[in-house]
Amino acid sequence: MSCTDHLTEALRIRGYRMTSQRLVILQVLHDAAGHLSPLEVRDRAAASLPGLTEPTIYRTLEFLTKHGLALAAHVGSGKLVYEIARHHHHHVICRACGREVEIDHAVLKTLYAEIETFTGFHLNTSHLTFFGLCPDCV
Amino acid sequence: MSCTDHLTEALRIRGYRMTSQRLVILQVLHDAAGHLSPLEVRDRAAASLPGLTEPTIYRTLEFLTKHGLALAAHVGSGKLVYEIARHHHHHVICRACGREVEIDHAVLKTLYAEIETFTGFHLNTSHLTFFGLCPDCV
DNA sequence: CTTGTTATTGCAATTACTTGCAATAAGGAT
DNA sequence: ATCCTTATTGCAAGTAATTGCAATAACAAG
Repeated sequence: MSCTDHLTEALRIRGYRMTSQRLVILQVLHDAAGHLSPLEVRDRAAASLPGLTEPTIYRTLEFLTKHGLALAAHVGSGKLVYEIARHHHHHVICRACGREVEIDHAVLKTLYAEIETFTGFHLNTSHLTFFGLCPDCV
Repeated sequence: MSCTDHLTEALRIRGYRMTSQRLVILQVLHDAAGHLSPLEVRDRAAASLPGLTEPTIYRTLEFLTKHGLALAAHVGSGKLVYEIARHHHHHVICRACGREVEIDHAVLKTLYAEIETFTGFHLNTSHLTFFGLCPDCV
């Protein structure tokens, strides 16, 4: 059973459908080195599926994020970028040079526990971005 | 010396100017209970300053945020909302009912120190949003 | 394989946000 | 008080993101 079949099955069980659009977008995210903006996804996906439209790009990225197949991150000024969902992590970004470092979620475990105790909320882990200056830019 | 004069002075020292547009937008943020989207700011500011345009709203909010007079937060799906800058805090938001709780930054001090040690970055504190389910929605 | 149901897409129109540039006005200097 | 410099705004046009709805196509069932 291929990777694609697994994904298809996972969606179907929940009452959703696998489509060529979703597959292409997943493939684009999978092949990407880091984050992609929705329009970057559109441009890269256009090669495999020329008819793909913008509303579908946005809706699909939101769909994939909602169902745990993609991660959305707030990088810089208010726009969302996406990446394929792998291990759970966060980002530290340098405001000066844009350099990015990943922080494993394990580092935030304690904090999450504290916040849960303090607020009574049950946190479902977000994808956080911390900003600062990297060693080279200080 | 009024509060307004202080703000004016603070900007002037850095080579910027106080304008009626900036004052009105600051006033709107100050009077607001919580977060406001750029368009909510526009609507509320329109009463005091009818000529105010959208580009100015967006540019001013960005300007105020950059200079520490306003805070931008990512609430929900990728759109920025703003609030007047007061004490340094973060938010926990319930995905189900939208309820918000503030977390003082003091709670994150340890984590920030850990991340700084781990990455070598010097973090300038961001305005973070954690998502989860509140006690009523679990 | 064919059919039926309905999740998903594309289209068209709308709203949200951004950008370049000329006109305006804040605030320092005379 | 008037002038000068230039930060800031408004305008107009452009790009990005969203929405409603009819057409399409997954996929379950016969």
